[in-house]
Amino acid sequence: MTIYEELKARGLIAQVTDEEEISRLVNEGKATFYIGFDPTADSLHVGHFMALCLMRRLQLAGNKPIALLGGGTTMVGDPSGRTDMRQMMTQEQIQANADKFKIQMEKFIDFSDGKALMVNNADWLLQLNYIELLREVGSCFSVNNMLRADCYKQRMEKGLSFLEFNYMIMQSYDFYHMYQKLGCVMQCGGDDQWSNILGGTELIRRKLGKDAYGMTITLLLTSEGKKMGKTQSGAVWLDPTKTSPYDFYQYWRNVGDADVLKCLRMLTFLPLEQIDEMDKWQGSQLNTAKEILAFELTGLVHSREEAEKAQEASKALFAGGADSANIPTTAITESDLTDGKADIMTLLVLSGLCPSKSEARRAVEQGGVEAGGEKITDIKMTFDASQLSGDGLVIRRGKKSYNRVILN
RNA sequence: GGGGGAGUUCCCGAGUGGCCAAAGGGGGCAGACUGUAAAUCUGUUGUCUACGACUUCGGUGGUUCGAAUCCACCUUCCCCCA
Repeated sequence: MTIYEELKARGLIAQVTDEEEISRLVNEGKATFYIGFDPTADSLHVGHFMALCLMRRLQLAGNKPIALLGGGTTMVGDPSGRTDMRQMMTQEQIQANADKFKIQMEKFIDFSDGKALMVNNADWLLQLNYIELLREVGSCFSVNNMLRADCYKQRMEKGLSFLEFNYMIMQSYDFYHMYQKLGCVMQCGGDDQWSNILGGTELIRRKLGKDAYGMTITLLLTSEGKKMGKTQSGAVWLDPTKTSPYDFYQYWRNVGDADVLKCLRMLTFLPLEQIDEMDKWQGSQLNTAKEILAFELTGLVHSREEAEKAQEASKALFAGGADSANIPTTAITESDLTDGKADIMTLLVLSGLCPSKSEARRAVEQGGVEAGGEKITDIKMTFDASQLSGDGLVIRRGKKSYNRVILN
């Protein structure tokens, strides 16, 4: 199976500018392509992960990826898929985020021996001169067409600032720049980037009379049409200090039945034959597929050891029995105790299982809290030092949230 | 630059002087049912030293016994005209 066929079979390809040319290019393994990442937060998330996986897949097929850090484009802010304007970020913030992105990316892509490149568009965008730019590329953009682009159309109701309107031009300029300097012939990105990518291929055609290509990845949506990788408390981050490997594992362990196979195909590197085999599984058997999904992804993003730990902890908590050494743990000190004791509400808050005492109280009153295997019904329940030291106290909130509190 | 409208608790959105911690919906959380799934039903959803107290309705002042509700100024956004 060719790499292009595989990408298609995995459901990764959303749109392409020229299927024949692109499949030829990537199958030959000679293409240089890029994907841009705007450092708008201090960690990559699942959406970025998909893009990085695509880079890796194409790299394994011999192609050369360019990871573009959007140090310049973030100064403008991409309006795609947003209903309101992004908060303006300072250059220092952007730089700090870009540094973190860089570290995380190096885990996924092999940058040794020029097998891949990492560049930052701040290096060329920030020094552009307004009038020069307008004369150089401004005439290649039709405002009429831009307004028809989906990403801007959505904003016509809520309002779109001129700053954001220029985002497409910046991104197009990136492609144009890298086409000339780095021989980059193709741009990939999330499906929401389609119009921005077309802006670039169009610019290259008009300025240079050359063909460049574009390809977008299917956005990972749940069967209900919501973006995957989002939880009530925000994105699922790749940074272990923002989303612990255990929580990361649990996120994938809990995907809906309807989404498991899709996730396995799109996100893991397991052979397609193996995944097709799982496709035959039914009902509760799918739980095994979910375990595989969670294990694979945790392994890719964190490490094999972390994946094993997370799996171990999950089994201990949900199936009982197994080693419970890897349950997420919170260490507390004497100063957290009152008269040598700690009450259940305080422990729930300290462990992060509940954000406030009011919520902790509610959880207990509604019968959703267990400690040390015992259901807690009294909000005044207290635990003394002996119950909290040693192996600590495992507290459960609801069905799926666990934390072990240990007194040091 | 001129005119009009709006800013309410996580989101949407009621509320136009006391009965408002603020309707309704969504989402979240918890319970039942289950397979750590989905669907469904029930409860809950500002904070706390918790049958009570405290802080919220873009911001700052003011009127009033009393303001999310009235007034002034500021601010942000939207719409129409240029």
